[in-house]
Amino acid sequence: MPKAIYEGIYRDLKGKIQEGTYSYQELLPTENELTQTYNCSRNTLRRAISMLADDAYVQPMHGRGVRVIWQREQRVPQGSLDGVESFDEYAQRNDVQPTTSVKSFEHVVCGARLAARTGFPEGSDLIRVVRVRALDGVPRQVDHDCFLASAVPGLTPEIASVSVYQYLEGKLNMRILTSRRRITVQLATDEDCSYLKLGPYNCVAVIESQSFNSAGIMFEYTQVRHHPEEFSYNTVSRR
Amino acid sequence: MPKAIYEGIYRDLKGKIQEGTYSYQELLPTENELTQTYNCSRNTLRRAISMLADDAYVQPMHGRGVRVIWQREQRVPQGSLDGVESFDEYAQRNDVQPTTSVKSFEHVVCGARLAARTGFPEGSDLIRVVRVRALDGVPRQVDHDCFLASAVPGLTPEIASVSVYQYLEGKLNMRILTSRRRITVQLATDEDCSYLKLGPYNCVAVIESQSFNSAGIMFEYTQVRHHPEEFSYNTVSRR
DNA sequence: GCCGATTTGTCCGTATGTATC
DNA sequence: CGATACATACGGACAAATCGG
Repeated sequence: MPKAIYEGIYRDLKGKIQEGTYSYQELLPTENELTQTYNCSRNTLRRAISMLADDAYVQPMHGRGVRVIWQREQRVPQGSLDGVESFDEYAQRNDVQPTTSVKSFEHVVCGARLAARTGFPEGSDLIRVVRVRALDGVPRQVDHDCFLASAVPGLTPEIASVSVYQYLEGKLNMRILTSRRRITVQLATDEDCSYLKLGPYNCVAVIESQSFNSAGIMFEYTQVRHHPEEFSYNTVSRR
Repeated sequence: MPKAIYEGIYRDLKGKIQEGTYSYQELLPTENELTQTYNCSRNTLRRAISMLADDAYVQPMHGRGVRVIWQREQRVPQGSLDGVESFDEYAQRNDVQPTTSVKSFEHVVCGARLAARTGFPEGSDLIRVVRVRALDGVPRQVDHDCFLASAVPGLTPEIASVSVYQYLEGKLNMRILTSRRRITVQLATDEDCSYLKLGPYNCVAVIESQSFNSAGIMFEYTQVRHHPEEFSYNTVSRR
């Protein structure tokens, strides 16, 4: 049971769109009708609709109605990252076996160069981790992580080899709420080549990301270098 | 003057964060205080705050306040796409000269393969355009566009060589409201190599995108193949 | 082209819940 | 425990876009 009413309505409508109760290019029932079926206020309903619009499931049209724009075939394909899904969640969703190999794990003090690149304040105490992550035994990505040491007490190489996020959420009760990302394409380094079997590719897809916890503290900077094959980043933009 | 009150507040707060009136890691004034300074309702103010949170400018903390997480140095760098910014808008923002060369322009009927790839219904009448776009004379990207012919009446190669979006917005009064995107990395084709001076790179960054107009009609599918150099896609994810 | 009905967009005031301090 | 501050929800009012007669 969802905590909030708007979230329950959001999920219900989303499910109904996915299963075809409301299909591509159709109009949803009007707000007045939906407030009656869900027995809620118009504001609450509109919040749910707005979330569906953010997901590119529907598009509200002033004075006309709300059109469904979600297409079944267009569903997020197998090889895709999106939102804040973790490597393990992704593996589980696609029913493949994730493995992680920790290549290095060290405490460092943030210098000027690292500060400029990561956004951490100079002089911060950081934990730097390099990991190679594979799916069904095939190396897919090289992770370069920097954690704010004070924010991840008790982090060990053993934990890093399983799932840092499970540790953060489970033990430390910390959640990623906001994450800024930059996606670029870079020439593969010798390190990339040694860890990933790049085949014909001489480039990797790079996602840099700064993550903020619920206290608004940036506790993680990550640079993930992906094998180009199967790499796909899906997103929605609206204005 | 912005149309809506919430938008004015949003812009004002955004500006104050950018100019340092409220700086990184500080708390904004409380909602009660801000409703007084802006003389608006709490709902309206919260809407503006929520938009700032979507931009990763602030992070609201339940019971504690709203923390600024925007960093000056972290501002969207020169070579970056984001949101629905067009090539020309991007060129103007970075003060470089955009040029476009139309390589092909043809009417086609959407076949099964194209339908599966683009999301257009099979049998649709489409206009297919290939363009090479350069900044200050340096070819940066190859655009493969498919427009729904019925949605872009009067589109000509001459218009395509300037700006399709100016035509759509100015003449046809059509706006992109929602756009679904997929970012991948692909081996450069012979065509890519002939148009772009890829240098050491043997890959391109590819952004595929489906665009919906204000009527909820998908009127455009685009595949833009970017030179990896200077390519950067910035985004925010929240949960 | 006008007008009224419908439908979404904006805004307000208020009440209550919940997390933090 | 009380005070503070953000989160959720309701109901009502009016504006703006659309559509049919």
